[in-house]
Amino acid sequence: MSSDDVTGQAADGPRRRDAAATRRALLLAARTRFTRLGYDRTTLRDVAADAGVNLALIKRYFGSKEGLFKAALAETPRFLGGTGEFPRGRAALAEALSRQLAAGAWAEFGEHPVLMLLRDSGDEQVAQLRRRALAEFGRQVLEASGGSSAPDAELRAELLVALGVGVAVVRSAVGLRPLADATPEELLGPLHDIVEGLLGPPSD
Amino acid sequence: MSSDDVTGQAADGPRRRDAAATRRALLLAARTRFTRLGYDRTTLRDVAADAGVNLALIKRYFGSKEGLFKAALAETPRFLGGTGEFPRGRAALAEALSRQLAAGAWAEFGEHPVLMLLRDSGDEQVAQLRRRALAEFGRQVLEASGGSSAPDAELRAELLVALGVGVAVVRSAVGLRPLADATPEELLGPLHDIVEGLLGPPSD
DNA sequence: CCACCAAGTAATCATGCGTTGACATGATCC
DNA sequence: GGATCATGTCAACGCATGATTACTTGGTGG
Repeated sequence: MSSDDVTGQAADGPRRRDAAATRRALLLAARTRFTRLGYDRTTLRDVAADAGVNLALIKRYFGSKEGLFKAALAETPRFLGGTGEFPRGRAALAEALSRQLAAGAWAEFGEHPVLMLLRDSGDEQVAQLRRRALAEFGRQVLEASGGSSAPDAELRAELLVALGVGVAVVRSAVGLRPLADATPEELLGPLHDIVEGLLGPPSD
Repeated sequence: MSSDDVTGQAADGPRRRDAAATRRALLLAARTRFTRLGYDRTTLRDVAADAGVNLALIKRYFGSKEGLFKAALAETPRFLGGTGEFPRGRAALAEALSRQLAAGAWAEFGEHPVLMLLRDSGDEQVAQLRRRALAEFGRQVLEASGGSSAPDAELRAELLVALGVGVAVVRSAVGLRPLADATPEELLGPLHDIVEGLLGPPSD
C-alpha cells in the first residue's frame, strides 16, 4: 500500500557483504520513513527495500522494529543543539534559532530531527528519551539567554522550545504558508522580537 | 494489546435502539482514542468497546475507519477559535491564547482539539482540512492583533499559531515540565510578552 | 584448498485488524 | 396483531505485516 519510493536511495552499487554499510543504509532509510510516515505507517519491508537490503537483516542488526526505531531515534539529540552549546546572548540565540528552524541545517541527518523526535512507537522508554532531549534543549536555551533573572525563566525557556517544536511541525508536517516557505532571513526578525519580548530586559 | 480502558466510558445504562446516542458515543470514544493514540494505534474494536456498542455499527454509521476519523476530525475547528472571533487588542489576544493553551477549555470536546487536528490518517483530504483550520486560526490571530502593519504580519501571526501548536504538543504529548504543569495564570505573563514582542508597537 | 563463520536470502508462520454479509430484534404504523 | 424497516448482533474472511527459521554464499585464515 505505502510502498511508494519515498527516498531515492535503493539500488546502490553491488555493495556485497559489508555489514557496516548495510547497517548504515538501514538506519538512513528508517530515519527517512519514520520521520515522514511515523512508526506505524512505516513497514519493515519498505525500509529494507529502500536500503536495498533483505528484510531479515533488520532482525539481525536491530532485533525488531522497535529496536530499529530506537536506534534511529538515538541519533537525533546529536542534531538538536549539536554537542556544542548555544552562543551566548539574545541576538545570537535568535539567530541560532532561526537558522535551526528554517535552514537546511539538517542536511546531514536527512530529515528534521525534531519531527523524528516527536514520532511515537508507544514505548515508554521512547517517551522518556524525547522528554530528556527537549528538556536538555530547554536548558541550553536558558543558559544562552543569559542565566536566570526571572523566577519563571525556566518556563520562558521552555516556551521557546515549544515554539521550535511548533514551527517544525507547522512547516514540515502541516505546510502552513507563508510560514512553511519562509527563509531563515525572513524568520530572523520576528524570532528576534519574540526572544527579546520573552526574555525581557537583559539581566546583566 | 492496546485494549486498556483509556476512557471510563463503557457500560452506560441499557441505552437500547437509540441511533443518535450510539453515534454520539462512537464519536466521543473515537475522539478520545484517536487523539491519545493516533490513527493507526486506534482499533475499531476498542472504540466500539469504549462506546459500549457493536463493532459493525461503525460501518453502518461511518462507513469505514477513515470515515469515523474524518467525522471526529470535522468537529475540531469548532473548538479552535470557537465560531466567534477573537477579542481585539494585544492584551486580550494574549489572555485568550493563554486560556486556550493551558486551560481545560477543552472540557466539552473531551481532548485537546489541536492534538486531534495533528493526527494523521494519511488521507490528503485530512491534510487539507488541517491546513485550512490552522490557516483560519492564523487569520483570526492576525485580525485580533489589529490589522496588518508590517509586511510580514501574516508570518508573525502564523508564528503565534506555531507557538500554540508547539505548546499543545509539548504539554500534552511530551509532558515537558514546568511547561506541562503551568496554569493559565502562570502562562499569561510570558505569552503577553511574546505577543507584544512579536506584533511590535501598536499600529493604530 | 578446505573449513568455518559472518553476511545475506527465501519462504513461511502467526496474528491483529478492517471489513463484510447474513441474521436477529425491537419499535412503529395501519 | 402482523408487516416492515431501522437498529443491533454474530461469525467469518482476507490481507498486511512483524517475526522467525532453515538454508546459501562468500570471504578469510590455516
